[in-house]
Amino acid sequence: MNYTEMESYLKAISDHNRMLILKYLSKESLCICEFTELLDMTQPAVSQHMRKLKTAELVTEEKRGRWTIWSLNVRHVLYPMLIHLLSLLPEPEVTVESLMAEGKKVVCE
Amino acid sequence: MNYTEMESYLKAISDHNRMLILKYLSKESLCICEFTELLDMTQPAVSQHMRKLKTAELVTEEKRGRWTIWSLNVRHVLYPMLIHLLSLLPEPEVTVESLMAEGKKVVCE
DNA sequence: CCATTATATAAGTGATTGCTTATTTAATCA
DNA sequence: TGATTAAATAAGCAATCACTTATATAATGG
Repeated sequence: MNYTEMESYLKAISDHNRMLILKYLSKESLCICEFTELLDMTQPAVSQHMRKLKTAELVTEEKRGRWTIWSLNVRHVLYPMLIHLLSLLPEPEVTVESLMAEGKKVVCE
Repeated sequence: MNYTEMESYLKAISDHNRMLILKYLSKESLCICEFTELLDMTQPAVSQHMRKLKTAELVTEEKRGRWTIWSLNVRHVLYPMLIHLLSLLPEPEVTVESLMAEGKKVVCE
């Protein structure tokens, strides 16, 4: 791994919202429409974050009909380190469960 | 460690030149004047990088007369992870030894 | 004291970042 | 087929970034 690769990997993680996205993905695979609710962000904003994470090979996507299911790339060399980093961060207050309890539509349908 | 702290820590590492600086510091403590030669950068540029690293508590400084000796902050929670990250990066071609062999003034005097 | 040396700070600049709104692409379903 | 829905892309914008040059601060040594 050279300096440029490491730099783009770390730059991809070095963002508050992307760290949150990765934290959520460390629990379960999710689609963009779920992140817009979880992070209270617009759809294009989430989409652009996912593209950055994908370019840095931190996540993988699986098209399923209209939806795109995103997962952590468990094959990445730095995946174990990423999991360790994420374990140091607190659990987000907003969860899929808490949103469903509020009656918000979180699950794709 | 919260998201903001993690973000500023990772942002501080996520730069080609600062990763090089940290790689050098993982071998030995150095002063700014040595980095200007090692990285072929201007003195203010190096100084500004060191300030960023210090703000993120990645390094410590020790004033010694005119010089400031910089070291890795071995007390940081993420120090072991940093060392692991740096171990994945190749050794820089330019070293204090190679510069001295060229007859360049690298050591403070 | 004054010149030199090491470092810090300030101000300016072009490139990049993370968002926004608007639009496009593509898949589903009535 | 046409309306709806999920996601991507484009263009624009304010904030931040990594540098630059110029200047200031501070310690050393003649």
